[in-house]
Amino acid sequence: MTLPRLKRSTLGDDVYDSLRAAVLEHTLAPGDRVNIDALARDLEVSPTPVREALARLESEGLVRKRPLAGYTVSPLLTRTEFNDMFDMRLLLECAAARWAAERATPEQRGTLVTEAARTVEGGDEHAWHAAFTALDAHVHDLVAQASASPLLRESITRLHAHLHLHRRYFPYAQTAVTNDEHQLLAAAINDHDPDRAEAAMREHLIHARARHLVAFDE
Amino acid sequence: MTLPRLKRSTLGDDVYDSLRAAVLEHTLAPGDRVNIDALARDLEVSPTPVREALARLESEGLVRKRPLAGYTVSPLLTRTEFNDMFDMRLLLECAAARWAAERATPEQRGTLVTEAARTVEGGDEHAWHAAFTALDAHVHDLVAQASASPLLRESITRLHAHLHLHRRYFPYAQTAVTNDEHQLLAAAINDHDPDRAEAAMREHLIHARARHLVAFDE
DNA sequence: CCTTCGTAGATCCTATAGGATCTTTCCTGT
DNA sequence: ACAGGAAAGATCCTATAGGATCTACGAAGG
Repeated sequence: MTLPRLKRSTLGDDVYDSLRAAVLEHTLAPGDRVNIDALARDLEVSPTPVREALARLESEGLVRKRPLAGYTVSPLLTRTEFNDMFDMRLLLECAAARWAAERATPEQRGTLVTEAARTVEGGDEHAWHAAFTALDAHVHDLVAQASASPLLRESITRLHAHLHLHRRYFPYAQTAVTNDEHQLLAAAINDHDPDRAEAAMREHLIHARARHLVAFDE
Repeated sequence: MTLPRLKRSTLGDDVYDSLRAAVLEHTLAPGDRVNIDALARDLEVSPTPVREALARLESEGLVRKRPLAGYTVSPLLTRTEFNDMFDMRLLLECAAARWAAERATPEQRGTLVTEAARTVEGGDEHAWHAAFTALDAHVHDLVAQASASPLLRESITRLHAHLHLHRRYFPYAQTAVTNDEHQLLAAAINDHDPDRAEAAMREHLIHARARHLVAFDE
């Protein structure tokens, strides 16, 4: 029998979750200085666990530290850095798609097909956008998980955190296309077809990059 | 004019460096429990910066945290995990080799050829082994650096930390072969030949995996 | 002999305080 | 008016202390 793992956590972990979410949804905006004492007051904890959480966030690249001068939220990626990130996504996620097609369990293939078919219902614009973003991230994580490579999945998760920082600027119009591409990908994986899965992921990412890059024109 | 960036650092950073080195060279052995107070006494600092350093090390996977029960040094990889790590190396480092052949600067190609040709001189066995390990890591980092992709280089660096934990068990005899493979790789990159560079890296890693895997037979 | 329970000790986690450093503002001098 | 500098304030970093939790050891019971 397997009981649900009970979560006795420390304040540091909770603060970490809270801060990470705040950075990803721009409650703490890129470039902002992070005032440790102010955060501690807001969260009603002492600066000690806040500091610990920031150390972890820095290791993930979500905040930057200047010794003796505090932390700042990492700035948005430059166009060059953004392209580099998508090169990495192409490298990692195409491999993930291939391996998922080869090694995923039947259950994983099933959920993937189901989740890729889901669409986001109405609601106000902000909530809808957040839901769409979460769904997209979820689908990609399912693929990473199905690849049966813990290290690969972890790398992809790291990358997606940085991607998420830019999601705010994603054009709403093209979400239907995204959904179609997800379904093609899921179908290929479900059919145990590595070549087609990798190709579908590559197509999807190349299109996604193009969709995002318009935000850099100004 | 460019002055050397003066390094004002905090205790937390210094402790981090010290602990990271201790883990990599097995001064803190895999599986060991990490006593925060004892470490603080040894390093002659308070537990606070030690705790901060451990938070960062945990984010890199070098130590593990059990809430309210302290940290332990991450155990050695199982055979499965080790194979997964080499699958990742094949994915990441082959791409790095290819990109390096395409995009490295003339200086980078030069240093790479030079460093790949270096051999490790005598000295006692332990020091010699450490030097060889460092040289190998250095060559691979040069390739990662020459790939001109900061994200790729960072991912590779992370992986190598875990690889390093297993280096202790590397058979001494085969170092000459390793050196030859490095030189083939460097030559291919120097010749702007992506296909050959990627192939050389793949060969090298497949052989390296085989060389390491014998340590898992018992 | 093995298991269960309870206590003592060790260890962890968080809050707080104070010294050290950075940042901002204001003032002086040119 | 502008550049340079000093002082006040804000912020960071580290050490210490105490409450909370875990671990280990030994005793009691089956």
